[in-house]
Amino acid sequence: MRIGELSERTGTSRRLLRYYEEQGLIVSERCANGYRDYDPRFVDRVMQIRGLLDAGLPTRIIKQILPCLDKPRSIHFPDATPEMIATLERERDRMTERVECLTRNRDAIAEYLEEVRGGVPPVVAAEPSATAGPRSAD
Amino acid sequence: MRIGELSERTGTSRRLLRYYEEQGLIVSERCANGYRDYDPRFVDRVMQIRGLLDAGLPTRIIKQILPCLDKPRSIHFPDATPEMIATLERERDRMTERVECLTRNRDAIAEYLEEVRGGVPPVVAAEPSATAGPRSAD
DNA sequence: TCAAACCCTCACATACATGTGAAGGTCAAG
DNA sequence: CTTGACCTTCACATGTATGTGAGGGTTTGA
Repeated sequence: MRIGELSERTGTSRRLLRYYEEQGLIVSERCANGYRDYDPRFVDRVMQIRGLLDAGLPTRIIKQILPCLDKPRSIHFPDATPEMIATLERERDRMTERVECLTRNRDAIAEYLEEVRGGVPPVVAAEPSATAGPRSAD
Repeated sequence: MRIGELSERTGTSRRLLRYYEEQGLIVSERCANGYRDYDPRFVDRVMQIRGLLDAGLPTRIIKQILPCLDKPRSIHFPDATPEMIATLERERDRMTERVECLTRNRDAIAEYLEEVRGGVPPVVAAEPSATAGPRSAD
């Protein structure tokens, strides 16, 4: 597929797709006329990249970890240098920290939301009318 | 405590602490001489902010969700506007997505690491020597 | 009293992910 | 053949989180 289709199917601007290619996160074949030509598996790839970017990883790191995540590995065992291993371990641990931080705060938000809606409004709103949320009118 | 101590105890530059204050994420008392004076509970607060920033949340969003996470809520139920509720729900869901993305990729990294070190090198490396590092030239 | 170690504000700089637009090539349909 | 919808590269702009440093006040200890 060409860049326009990949852009539509991933919700990513063409500009960004070219930027990801420039950063070495994706690659593209070229048609005879110079147009980029993408394998359909890049749809998933791009969405994975976007997710990791959104979760705070910089392209430099994403570029390093991506080849280790493919089913048929693009980086094989003999290619793994000790520094590479160390980087992966560090990033794995950082990702775990992020997960813990996000989970903690998300749960706190969820708890607040439960209190604020379904919960007992403590001092105001004495009317149990059919407003506010998941509880349908009873 | 003054800004230097808070900086040391959170691993955050003074510049950043002032920036977080400018963005409304933290507040400070002022001593008679104009120096910032922080309550010790800001150590945790700042580390929470750093974690969320590192996980991809912008200060604008962090500022909105922070007051809902305190034990004695700084935002109470009647203060919660419908837009505020909607924002919190949206961010809660985005955080869940981030957690899922991070978990997925972290587990894939962990799996790769297990394969590359303890695992059986599948097609190359017929020598079970005690190195486990990058195989020297064959 | 002087120096060192704090603190202040303000301003400019940088890295990164992203937007926008110009100048131009390709291709298909009218 | 022309128009419109694609594509190309290149370059400049922007927002956000950060670094760095200048110019200057305060406090403490030798």
